Amino acid sequence: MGIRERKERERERRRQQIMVAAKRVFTDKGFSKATMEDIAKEAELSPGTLYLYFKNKDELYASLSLRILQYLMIRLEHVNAEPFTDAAQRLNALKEAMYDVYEFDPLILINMFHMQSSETLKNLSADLLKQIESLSRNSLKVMANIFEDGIRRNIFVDKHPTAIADILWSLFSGIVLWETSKKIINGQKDYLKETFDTAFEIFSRGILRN
Amino acid sequence: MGIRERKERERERRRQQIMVAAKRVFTDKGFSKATMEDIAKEAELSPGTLYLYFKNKDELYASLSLRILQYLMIRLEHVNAEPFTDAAQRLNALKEAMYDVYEFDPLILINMFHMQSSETLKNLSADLLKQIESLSRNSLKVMANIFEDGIRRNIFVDKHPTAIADILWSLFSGIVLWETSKKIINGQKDYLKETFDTAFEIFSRGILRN
Amino acid sequence: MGIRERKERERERRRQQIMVAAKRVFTDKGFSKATMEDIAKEAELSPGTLYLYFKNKDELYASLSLRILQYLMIRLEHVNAEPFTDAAQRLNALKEAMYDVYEFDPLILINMFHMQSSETLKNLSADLLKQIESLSRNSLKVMANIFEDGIRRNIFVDKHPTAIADILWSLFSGIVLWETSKKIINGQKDYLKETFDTAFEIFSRGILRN
Amino acid sequence: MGIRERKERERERRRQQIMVAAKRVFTDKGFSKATMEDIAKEAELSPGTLYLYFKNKDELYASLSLRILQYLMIRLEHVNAEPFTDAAQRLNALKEAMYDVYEFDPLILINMFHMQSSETLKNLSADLLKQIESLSRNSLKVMANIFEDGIRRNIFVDKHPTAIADILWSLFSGIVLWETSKKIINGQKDYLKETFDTAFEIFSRGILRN
DNA sequence: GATGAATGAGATTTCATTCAT
DNA sequence: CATGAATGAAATCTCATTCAT
Repeated sequence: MGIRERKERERERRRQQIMVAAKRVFTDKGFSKATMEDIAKEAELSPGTLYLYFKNKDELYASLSLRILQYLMIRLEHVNAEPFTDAAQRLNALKEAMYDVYEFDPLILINMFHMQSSETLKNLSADLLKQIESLSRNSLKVMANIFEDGIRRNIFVDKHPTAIADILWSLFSGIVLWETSKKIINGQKDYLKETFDTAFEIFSRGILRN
Repeated sequence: MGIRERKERERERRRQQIMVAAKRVFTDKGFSKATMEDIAKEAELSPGTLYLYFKNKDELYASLSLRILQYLMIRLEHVNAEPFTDAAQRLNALKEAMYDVYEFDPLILINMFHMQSSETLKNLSADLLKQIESLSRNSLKVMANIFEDGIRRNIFVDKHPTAIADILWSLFSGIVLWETSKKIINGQKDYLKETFDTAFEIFSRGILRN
Repeated sequence: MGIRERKERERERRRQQIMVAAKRVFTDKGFSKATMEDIAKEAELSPGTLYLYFKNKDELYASLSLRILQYLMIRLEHVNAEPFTDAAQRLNALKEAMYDVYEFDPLILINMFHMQSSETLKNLSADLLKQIESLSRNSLKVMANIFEDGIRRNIFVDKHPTAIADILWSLFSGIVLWETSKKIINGQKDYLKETFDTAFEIFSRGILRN
Repeated sequence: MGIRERKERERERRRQQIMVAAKRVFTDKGFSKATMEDIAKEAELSPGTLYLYFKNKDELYASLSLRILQYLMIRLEHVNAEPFTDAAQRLNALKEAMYDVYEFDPLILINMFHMQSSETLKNLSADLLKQIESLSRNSLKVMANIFEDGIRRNIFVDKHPTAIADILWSLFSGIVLWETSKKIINGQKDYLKETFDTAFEIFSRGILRN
């Protein structure tokens, strides 16, 4: 391993350290109430240091989205790579994958919707934006593949696989948001796991033939 | 109409005027990039005036959530009030209701998730918070009633009606957020209507017996 | 009584009503924290109305000083008018007069020191400023007369009567300020009356011959 | 000197720099007319910097009170530490001490009375408030000690030493306020030194036996 | 005269970002 | 590289004052 490479690795480690801290703070306070100083403190670094690794606050925020997408991608590819057994099992694998994504970063979905404003997007570097866009497109494509496969085998109802993938992803993120929201506002117990299971049962019945 | 009543009505009109402007600006720029001055300009009022009607920026933002919940509540009660014909028709009525809610205020669902931070919550008046909480609880209850009815008549699969209501609402808001997100990030065409229809078909197959 | 005169009397009544309210609010919150709306509410009038009677906030404030000076003046003249009996009695009458002034408007003395800034003074109308100045000068002159009389009769020590008047007034206002201050900051019991009595004893010993 | 210690010292220096500027501006314009920007400009710092050292405007203002109390405390302890010679000399030392306090910070006594409003008090940090309270209590205690000593030696009249201390401090601050007030309002010459000397003569006669 | 909603200038305060060390 | 004090622009918010009714 060359010295350059080691440096690069060290740098990446630092980026991760900051992102972990940022995730915690953003999760706790939301984008607008979280300050760069909060994040720096959480990361046990100085505010100035954050700027050596991220162009600005918006970009740090957006990087979290990239991170979860990368994780999602990996999990989906695993599901896809497993030898096909039966449809129900496959859907179950998908459910597990998505639940893992949730556990990896529960509030990240909110993060991803924060970016819905041109005001925010124009603060991002073209490079980061392209990465997010392509990864997001690909994740859905991999998910769609799974459904396409099922449709071809005549196990799933004949709907456009991309649409099904979108629906599943929407269902998933909708549940995360809504259940989290209820928990915070009403202070009620966390029913996310149960809701998610029921949702998947309904979804499965909805797309499986017969 | 007494003078007091007219005053009250005038005041409510002003509040609405501000909320309409706020919706536009928040939709366009997101919470943290939108400024009170932006909103004042959009409403053709002075910044100070906004504070005569809303305690602070967070409260103005949160009031938008209350507004859409009120609209949702009205539409759901209509569905509930219609004489029961058949299950498919009922689900369809529900779909229409939710789509109307979407059209009433497409991006404002994000609002409801903005509040997911104690930092934000503590800026809200107890009164507003209570209203949102109770309305949100009731809306879901009305929706759950519809499913409970269907389950009792043995038309729907036997799942906990509250859970079904949560899932439908999650599905709905997830789709709105995700499709809007794709549109903004990729600049792609708006497929929301189509996705929504497909999602409802799957959901219906998923909960109808047989 | 002509109609003009009645109007004038009515107007004066209104002014007094506002000043009473202003006194309460300023006493409670201090100048900078008290708002014109606070005062209006206390006076059960609208903010706009205050401006029909006082040019601006500074002038309303300053008018309170004028009011207490007028009261002081009246009380001092009474003391002066009483036929001279003996020195101790006279000093006692003076003490009573000052204590009455304190009871009439305890925190007014703080008010009077608020005006110590050219920034404030330039907001006052020339007329009001002149009135305050002349009344303040005259009050002290009347007080000085009492001492001059005592010195001439060889009862009091031979100091400049104006200086003695200044010292007495300073002692008085200093006690009011300090005792009030202690009461508010430490939350301790009000010892003002006792302190005032002791102070007067010392002062009397200090200026009486023998 | 450790690096930490140097940092701390540097920080203290900055605080002093800001307080010196604040004193000038508050003295010139009074609390409500003085702006944080005025003070920043006077200190040759940016407005934001002030907030790194003081929580808010009220706290900056109140800190000035703490500062003069600290100075008063030091001077009083010196007087107390001097070997007792004779009563008149001791009272003279006290007079010198108080005059020094006045010269250290002539107008800032007004500060101490500005705090007379719960509205202001609630903006102060508990810590600062406690410091002011305790220092203020202690200063008076030290002063009272001096009088207690004199009473025990049968040199001073037999009054409660705490009350005497309160009276002296009231006399002192009353004179400062009143003479300054006259100077500003009437534009007349500064007689403070003379008035102060006379006041002390009277006060001394008032408390010395014989 | 009285009102009180609206104003808008200006105040306080925050905080992303920079840069000298 | 890392720091963190300082910046200063810009945000939120206040409130004395006005003016149409």
